[in-house]
Parts: sequence; C-alpha cells; structure tokens
Amino acid sequence: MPELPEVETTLRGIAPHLEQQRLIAWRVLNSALRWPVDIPVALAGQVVLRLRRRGKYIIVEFAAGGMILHLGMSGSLRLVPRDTPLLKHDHVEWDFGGPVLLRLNDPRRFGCVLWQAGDVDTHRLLARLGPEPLGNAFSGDHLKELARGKRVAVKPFLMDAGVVVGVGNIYANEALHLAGVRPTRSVRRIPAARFDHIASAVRRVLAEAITQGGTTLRDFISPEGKPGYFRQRLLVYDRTGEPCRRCGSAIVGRVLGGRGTFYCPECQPSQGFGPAAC
DNA sequence: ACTGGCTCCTGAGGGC
DNA sequence: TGCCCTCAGGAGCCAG
Repeated sequence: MPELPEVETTLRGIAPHLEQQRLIAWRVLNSALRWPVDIPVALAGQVVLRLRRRGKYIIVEFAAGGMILHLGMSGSLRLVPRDTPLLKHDHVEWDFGGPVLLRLNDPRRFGCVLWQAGDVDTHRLLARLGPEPLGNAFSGDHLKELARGKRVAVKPFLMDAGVVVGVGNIYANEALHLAGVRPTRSVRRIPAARFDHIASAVRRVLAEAITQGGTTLRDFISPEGKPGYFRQRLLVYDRTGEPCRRCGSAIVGRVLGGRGTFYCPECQPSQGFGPAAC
C-alpha cells in the first residue's frame, strides 16, 4: 500500500513531467472514487506551478488553486506513452502535452482526486492535519500536548492524522515496538519522557522506510500489495506467534480499533515499559 | 470534546 | 482445479 515513503517517491517521479507544464486535457474513466472526481473545466490550459506532498496527499498547484490526490491503499500514478492501452482500474488520465500521460490506477478506489480553489491548505481534508513526522514540529512534546485529556490507546492515537500525518498501521506497530510501549496503553498512562522515545521511533521507522522507498519504486509499475524489502525487516507486524527479534518471545496479534495490532509481550509489557531502542 | 465503530472496495488467501 | 467466504486497510464520518 502506498505509505508516506511511496507517496514521496511517486511525487518525485512525476513532478519533473508536470511542473511548468500546461494541463491540456483529462479523461475521467470512472469518477466513483472515494468521492466523485472533481476537476474544474476551467483548469484546461492552466500551468502546473509545482507539486508537493502533505501527509499522504499529493498536491498539484495551479495559480487558481490545487488539485488534491490521494492514493488510498491501492492507488498508483504512472507515466505512460500516449498509445499505452488502459489497464483495468485506470480511472483518471491527465495530458500535460508531453510524450507521456499521467494515469491514476486504483483497484479499491479508496483514493480521491479533488479540487480546492485558492489556498489549497484550507481544504477540509488538509486543514486539520497534524505535523509532518520528519519535520521540526513533530516531537515528544507535541505528542504529550495532544494527548492531554485523552484516554485513547496510543496506537490509534499515532494513526490519527490530526496528531501526526503519515503513520500507517504498519509503522505504528513497528514504532511502538522500538519504543517499548504496548499499543493498547492509554496515552494518559504514558510519561513525558516516553513520548520522546515514541516520537524518535516514529521518525526512525519512517526514515528507514524511505530508504527502502527506492526499492519500492522499482516495482511501482506492477502493483504489489506488500512492501518489498521492508517486509523482511518488520519487527512485529503480521508476525503473530513468531519470535521477537530482540528477546525471542512469541509476538502477540490482536485487533485494536479494528486494526491488526502486534507486539512483543515482554519488550512491550502491560505494566510499565520495555527498553526503548530509540 | 472524545471515542469507538462503520463504511467504502477489490484481491488475496484459506478452507473444502 | 475451482469456488466461496472472510478479511485487510486509510481515513472520513457519525452516533453515543
């Protein structure tokens, strides 16, 4: 699934082909994504000023506003020669006048293509997003501040885009193992110092995944559900019953907040905390 | 104000 | 070999 690193990789891949180019035309083959595809007619002939990422959203900026793309969990963007046959689940195609066309393919259609006139960051999907996990605004203090008065479990807390963007289910599980915190632990039972470890762990996991992003790039063309090499390195995710790479205990798998949740019962104890690797 | 549960969708994987 | 059933997952949305 496209995690933040894949979105970043996608952005870097397509940006050189779009920036400073004119959007000549587009085709909507299936508008039924998460929301109906919204590209205003008046965008025809307008110049793409630049591309940027916000969380897992890709923003294509024009003078008049921004096109907001999200890949959901199965979406991908490809640049293809003009005469390339459409693939199953190709839903939108953009023509920027060059030798290649941009196509959005998304089997599960959890993605979106929306438009925001003017300041794109005021869009309802973007306005309440938390800080970027690799940026300066993300820290243990930030987590502690947002956790105040809440009693939610720490894992869904980390996956809340209002807290910090880009932390998907895999990374939340992995980061909490590195931080020695059980995913079910309520945020109100986490001391300030441990939030520092959690923030560091989130950063480390994402940074490592971005390093692996180059690998993911290679098989971007052929959609593949699981991450490439990163999967080999997973500490707890989808490893129920397998030995913890640190202490050998059997990894526990359960459902929390409707999501697969994995932890080591020894390194992430129910009482207190385990050793923090970050 | 929070919190937990539901929802969209398709392909993968397990069971028989 | 093939079919059917279950389930995963990002994240907005809503009810309690």
